[in-house]
Amino acid sequence: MPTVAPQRSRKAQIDRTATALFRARGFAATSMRELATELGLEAGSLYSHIKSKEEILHRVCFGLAEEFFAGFAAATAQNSAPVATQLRQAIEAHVRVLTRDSAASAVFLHEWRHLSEPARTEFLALRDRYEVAFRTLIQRGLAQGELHAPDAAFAALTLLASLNWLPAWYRPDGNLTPDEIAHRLAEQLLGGLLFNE
Amino acid sequence: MPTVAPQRSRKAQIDRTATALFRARGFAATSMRELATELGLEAGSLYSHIKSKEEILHRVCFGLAEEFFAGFAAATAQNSAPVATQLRQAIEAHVRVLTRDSAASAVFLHEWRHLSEPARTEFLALRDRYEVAFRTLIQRGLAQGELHAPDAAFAALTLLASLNWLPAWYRPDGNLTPDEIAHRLAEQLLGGLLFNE
DNA sequence: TATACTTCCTAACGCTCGTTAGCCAAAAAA
DNA sequence: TTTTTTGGCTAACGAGCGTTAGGAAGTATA
Repeated sequence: MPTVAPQRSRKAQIDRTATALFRARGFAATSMRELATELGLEAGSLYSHIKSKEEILHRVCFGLAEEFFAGFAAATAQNSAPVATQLRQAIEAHVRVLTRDSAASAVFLHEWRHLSEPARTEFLALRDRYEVAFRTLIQRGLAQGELHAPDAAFAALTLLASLNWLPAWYRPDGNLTPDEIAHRLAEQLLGGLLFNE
Repeated sequence: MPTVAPQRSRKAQIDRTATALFRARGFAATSMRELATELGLEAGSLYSHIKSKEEILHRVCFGLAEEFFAGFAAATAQNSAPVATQLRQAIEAHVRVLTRDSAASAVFLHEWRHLSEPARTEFLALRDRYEVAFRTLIQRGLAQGELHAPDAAFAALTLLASLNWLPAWYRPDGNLTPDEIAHRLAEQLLGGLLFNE
C-alpha cells in the first residue's frame, strides 16, 4: 500500500525515466539495469510492465508523432485563414510539443533509427508526411503570393531544422516561456518568408 | 603486395568506414566486429592500427572541429569587409565542410556525446566557441546597423540549426552542387536578417 | 642473409547485455 | 476466508561486447 497514490502508472514512470536516459546516453548505450536502478528496481522487474526495451522507444516515437500531427491539424483547421497565419500557428504548435516534453522530443528526433523494421520504415513515412504538410502549406503561400522563397522544399527543410534544434538548447527553467520562444521563432523564421515585415 | 597501391593508409580506411557505420547505426550500436567485416578483416586485427574504438570517434570529432574553425577563420579574415559578406562566406564555408564529408559531419553533430571525459567537455567547449564566433559576428552586424534581428543569440542558434540539418538530407549525387546549396542557404538565411533584400 | 617491421590471424579474456523462469508477499477480489 | 492479481525478487540463460596475447607470413631494411 503506497502512502500516497502514485500519480502515474508504473509503466508511465518507466517510459518517462527511459526517455530521459535515452536522451542523455542514447538508446543503445542505455541498459535496462541502469533504467531499473533509476527507478529503484531490479532489471528483471521491468518486464512485469513492458514487453521489451524497444517497445518503450516505439511508444515514445509514435506517441510524439501523433502529437505533432494533432498540433498541425489544429493550427491549419481554419482553411480560409491566410496561409501566413496558418503557418505561424503551425510553427507555434510544433514548438509547443517540443517544449512540453523536450526529452521525448530529442528521442523522437534522434533515436528513431534504433527502431527495427517495420517500425522504422513506418516512422520515416510519418516524418515524411509531416514534412510534406509543411511544404504544401508553404507552396500554397507561394502560389497565392503571400510568401516568397526560392524553393518551397528548401524553405520547409530549413524551417523545420531551426525548430528541431530547440530541444538541444531549451531549458524549462530558462528565462523565456515556451510561448515566448514559439512567438520569437515564428517571427524570425517568417521574417525571411514574408513580403512585408 | 596489393595489385594497386592503396590510395589511403589502413588507418584512414578504418576511420572512413567507421565513420559511415557510426553515422548509420550510431557509435554505441556499431561493433568492432561489424567494422572489421566491412573492411574484410577480423576484429582483433583492427588493433594493429588503432588504440581503441573511442580513439576513432575522437579523431573524427576533433578533426572536423578543426575544419570548421579553419573555414570560419578564412571566411572572416578580411576584417574590413561588410559583416554581411563575412557572414555569407562563413555560412558557405560551413556548408562546404558539411558537404565535403557528410558522414563525418553527422558523427560530429550527433555522436560526440559518446566521448568520455575529459574529451567530451573539451569538445563541447570547442562547439561553444564556434557558436560564439557566429553570434559575435551577428552582433557586430547589428551594432553597425547592417543586420536586424530581435536577438543575436537566437539568430545564431537558428542559423546554425538550419545549416546543421543539412547532413540529414544532403546526397552527394543530388541535383544541387555543394556550392549551389551553400549559396541558396546563405541567401535564404540572410534574407531574414538583412534590411534590403 | 639476418633483422625488424607491418599486418594479419586465431583464440580467448572478463564483462555486460536483454530477457526469462520461478518464486514470494502483499493487495484486491470473490 | 479463499482465490486471484499485482509487482516485486533472485538467479541465470546465451549472446555479444571491446580488447589482448601470441604467433605467422610477407615486406622492407641492414
